[in-house]
Amino acid sequence: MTVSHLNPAIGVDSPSAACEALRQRGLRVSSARRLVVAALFAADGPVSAERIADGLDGQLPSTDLTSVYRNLETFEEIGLVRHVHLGHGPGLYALAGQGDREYLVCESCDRIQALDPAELDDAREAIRERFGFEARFSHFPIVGLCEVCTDSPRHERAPRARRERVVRAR
Amino acid sequence: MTVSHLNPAIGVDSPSAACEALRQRGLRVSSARRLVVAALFAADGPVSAERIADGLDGQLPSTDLTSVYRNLETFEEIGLVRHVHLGHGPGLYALAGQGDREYLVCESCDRIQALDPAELDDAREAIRERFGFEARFSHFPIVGLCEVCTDSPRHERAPRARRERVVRAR
DNA sequence: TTGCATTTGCAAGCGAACCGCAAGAGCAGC
DNA sequence: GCTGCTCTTGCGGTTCGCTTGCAAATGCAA
Repeated sequence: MTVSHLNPAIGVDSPSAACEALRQRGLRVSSARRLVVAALFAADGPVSAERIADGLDGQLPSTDLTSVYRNLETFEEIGLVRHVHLGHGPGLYALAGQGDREYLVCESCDRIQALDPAELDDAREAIRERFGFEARFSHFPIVGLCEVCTDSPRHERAPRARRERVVRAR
Repeated sequence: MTVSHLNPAIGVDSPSAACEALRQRGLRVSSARRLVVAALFAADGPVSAERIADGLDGQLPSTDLTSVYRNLETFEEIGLVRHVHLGHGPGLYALAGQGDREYLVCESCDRIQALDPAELDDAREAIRERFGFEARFSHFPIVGLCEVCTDSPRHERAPRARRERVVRAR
């Protein structure tokens, strides 16, 4: 939260590679940290600190929430993790690197669409050209109305999706 | 917050017109409501509920924060008010209508640029074309790096702006 | 002026995130 | 393998933004 979100990502492809990255930076590999790493790899999309602390609802041993926040912040500082705010609700965390995503969030049905950043380059370019502003939709998403909700009359929009349910790019 | 943000705006150009709009909808014009309306008109941009409750730091009589939230929600439901989340920090409220704005927020220096929605139509169009998604940057802004911060080396970006300081479109 | 539903204002609660600090545990050096 | 230093943990408590519950106050129609 206090992190700049702008440090270069270090992409790792396994929990042990992540731990190695920590050691290389003089950070210790504690069991709490191992659990956060494990949860990030086990999750199939961005997850909240709370869910990590719960061991992804019991799949993994649970940890102290404060430590999870502290470790996520540390990880984000070194570029191992990114966090994103998808609408209201808690911030969600994911491993940084290769699979970085940007997001569209429907403010009517709460559906989240994860995109390859390249898919938004047209929009980004339009903004850069006009304002010299470099838009990044990875930390705060694009909010609006999805296709379904745009087409539907107000009172019968798509049903609200469960929080944290990220719909993969089409 | 629980409001859909999608109801049609009713544009009013004076506090008394706002009160009239309330009465027309069967709502009562209490002194607490009058104060919220007065604060919204007195403010020169989006303001937090807290600052409204404080009477814009003492310029106006202060009110109970809970009532302010409740009234802002009511006002938003009837389309008199809009609220926007500019980065972290509290939601900010402004009168709906004619002067609606969309926002660019620099995540490095926190500077906020308020834009006429038409200026973002190119970007919006690019997104609509590709995803059928109707982007709205009035409730959640576009976040990224402003011109100054894009150009500067990381360690000497523009100084962070004070919260709630909205820079008018160029 | 009365009656009553709407609003208010206070206290308490809640979710998300953070701080301080004593106790615990990595890891480098022996 | 042990020692000792330092980093980390885990707990309690706190803050921030916002909401809920409820009794008392107050617009406003009649």
